[in-house]
Amino acid sequence: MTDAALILWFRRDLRLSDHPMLAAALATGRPVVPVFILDPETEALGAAPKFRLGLALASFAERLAAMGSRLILRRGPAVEVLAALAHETGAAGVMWSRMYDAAARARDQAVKAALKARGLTAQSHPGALLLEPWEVATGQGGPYRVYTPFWRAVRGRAVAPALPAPAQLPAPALWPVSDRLEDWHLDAAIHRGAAVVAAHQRVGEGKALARLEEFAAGSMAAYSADRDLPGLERATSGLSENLAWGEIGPRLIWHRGWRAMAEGNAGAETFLKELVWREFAWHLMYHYPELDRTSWKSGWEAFPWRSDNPDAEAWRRGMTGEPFVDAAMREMYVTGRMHNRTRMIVASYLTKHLLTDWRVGLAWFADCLTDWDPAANAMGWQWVAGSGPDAAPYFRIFNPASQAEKFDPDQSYRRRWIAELSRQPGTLAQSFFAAVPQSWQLDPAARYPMPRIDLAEGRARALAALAQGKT
DNA sequence: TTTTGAGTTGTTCGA
DNA sequence: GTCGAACAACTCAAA
Repeated sequence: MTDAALILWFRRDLRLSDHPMLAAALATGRPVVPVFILDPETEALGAAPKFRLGLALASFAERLAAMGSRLILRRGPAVEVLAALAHETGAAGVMWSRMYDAAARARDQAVKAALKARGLTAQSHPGALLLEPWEVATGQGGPYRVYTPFWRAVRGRAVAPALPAPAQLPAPALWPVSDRLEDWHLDAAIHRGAAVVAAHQRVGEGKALARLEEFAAGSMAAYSADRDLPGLERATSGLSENLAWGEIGPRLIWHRGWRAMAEGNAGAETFLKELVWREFAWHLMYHYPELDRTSWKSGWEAFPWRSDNPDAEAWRRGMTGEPFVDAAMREMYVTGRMHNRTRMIVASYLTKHLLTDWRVGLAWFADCLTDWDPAANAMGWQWVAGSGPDAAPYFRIFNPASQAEKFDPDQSYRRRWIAELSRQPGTLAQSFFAAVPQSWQLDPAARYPMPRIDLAEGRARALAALAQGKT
């Protein structure tokens, strides 16, 4: 029975290179049946990530097909789908790459137990991270809670090499039937329209790898300073969406970064540190599974955040009257992404100036970001709000106006995204108005809104509330 | 066990 | 315009 197939359960690891599970599967010599399951956990994705997943799946399926393999699509609870598939194909077992958030871990544990109970093998593999979350520990053996020591620990560790993509995948004698991707309608919830958002995506492993090389050879050198300027095009790698869906592996990026550093690239270390921030987020998410739901620091659960409110609605719609904030919110709505610096600024504005619960912001990001990453967002929102690990002191409140002067001095970012600020707005600024739902009743010819709140007043209000409200 | 140095990304005010 | 101090106190990680 050595030719019984293995089912390869793909999730957020839609690539062929730097893929330990795939390498392990091929080492068995068995035929493989790649499958993606639209299970309830995946159904729960927000509009933009779900749409982006559809693009990723189409690209990955094409890649597999070019190698004589296939991506089988099935819908339903993972346990049932995998059991049925194993039965249909006579497979010996199932393999997957680990995920580390609470919901995925609970699901995967149940799947593993159920498969083993049926006499099937069930094997999970690393690949989503540089190091497994339990492989990095402080001297006392606990998880890290502060970034810099975590960075030092990871920097000194040997990260497994990135495995090359296989040349081919052995096919089973008979292919099981597959759903059609179109029938999943993963674009159903993206009301701004698939075409709007799709135009801004870089989809698939091939493009991700090419972008990494282009970045390493180009703007990485100036990354330390230029990454802070959202008006610059392509100053950052822009690989977050590819990392989020596993279209590129972190180990491959890690080793490419080290090579650049060895060659004297001045921006390489800063870039590697950003990659390790992603790693830190998953480290935290693994050790603190509540990270995306509950204030991480004790004493913050009682803070009287405002729940959803009209100010927050204006924030979502890019109509706060604060140009740097609105530019960023519109950028996210149209492109599915937002520059890192403006992510901090819009988050600070929502949680500090508008005193709104960070979970309100988190939920909107979860609906809008095509690079949606539960760990990075949970950590980031709590960091800005002040309740998170290694968080900013409460009095560190971003002023969107002075931030704009510092990081968008020529207004290129604000003008790019805010039609009301130009006599002849560019296509991007206009595309926002074309994309928003009618119910928002936005008009590019209307006057740009007055600020929701005076910045100094908002800051003072936040300082008073934060100094008093937490503990 | 105790001690010690340190901690992503800021703003404002007054000299 | 530039610069340093104040904004707080606490927790973390390692020695």
